[in-house]
Amino acid sequence: MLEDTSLRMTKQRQVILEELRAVTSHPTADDMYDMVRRRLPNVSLGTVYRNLEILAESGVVQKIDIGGTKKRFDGNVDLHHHLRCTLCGRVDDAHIDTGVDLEAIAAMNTDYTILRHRLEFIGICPGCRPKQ
Amino acid sequence: MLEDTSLRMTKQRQVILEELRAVTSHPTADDMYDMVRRRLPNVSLGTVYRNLEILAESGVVQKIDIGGTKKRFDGNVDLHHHLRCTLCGRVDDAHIDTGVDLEAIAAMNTDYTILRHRLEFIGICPGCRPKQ
DNA sequence: GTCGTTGCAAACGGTTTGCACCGTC
DNA sequence: GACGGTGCAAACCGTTTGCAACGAC
Repeated sequence: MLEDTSLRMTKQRQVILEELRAVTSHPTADDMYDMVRRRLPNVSLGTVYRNLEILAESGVVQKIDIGGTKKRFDGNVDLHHHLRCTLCGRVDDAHIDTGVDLEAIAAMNTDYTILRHRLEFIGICPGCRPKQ
Repeated sequence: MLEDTSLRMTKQRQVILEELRAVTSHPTADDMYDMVRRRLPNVSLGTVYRNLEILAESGVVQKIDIGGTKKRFDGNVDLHHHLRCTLCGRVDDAHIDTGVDLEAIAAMNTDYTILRHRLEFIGICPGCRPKQ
């Protein structure tokens, strides 16, 4: 819950972190800009980008580089997979256990040194299903 | 091996398709531009983008929207997973069988209608391993 | 007081698009 | 001959960066 000691904690950085941790959605930098601006009307978009990058680098939050044009951020750093709705673009957490060690399988069947993996499901969210 | 009938086959479109099918790498639009320009020096980047988009939409090639800033294209439309090297950015096919039906697991444990999934491994390719 | 951080605006990189001409069907 | 495709260049959009002022430590 506490941050790394080396991070200087400015008002902007703190609000960005609080806002990101307050939601379970996976906001884009632009979403975050809107959220933060409600509390700090003069914050700049550059500051939001810079801080999200710094927080992600120090492991306090997660940058999820899922399909689509925009990067998204996640206050939950536990590793977990994601669900993306093709219709509305919404991204949810997928709390699933595949029961297999995918990285071990990949390590055995390829000549790469496997560092990590990303598993993403594309589908239709419950909110969009009625529409289609 | 043959294309959909509805596609008008211009020289540019044909060369783009041939060049993409001739490689097993996963070129970006810019890579494709270079490859095509060797045979059609006056081709424009816009044409390459337009045709890759059209070919992907009609299912003749695959647009792989893997992590990173640039989109990549794949002449192999069979579904398969990918390996990305963090050091050089190279993308290879991962010919692996996970042995489990990931989409079925996701369907059972989430409230999304699952359409497809994407599995990507991040690691270090054999070419880069000696360097690090 | 130092030095990392901010707001601003301009730059950037990848991709898309408007337009007039061209070539396939 | 019609109409989709092309080359060109400008526009676009998400993101990054240079800079001078600012504020946390």
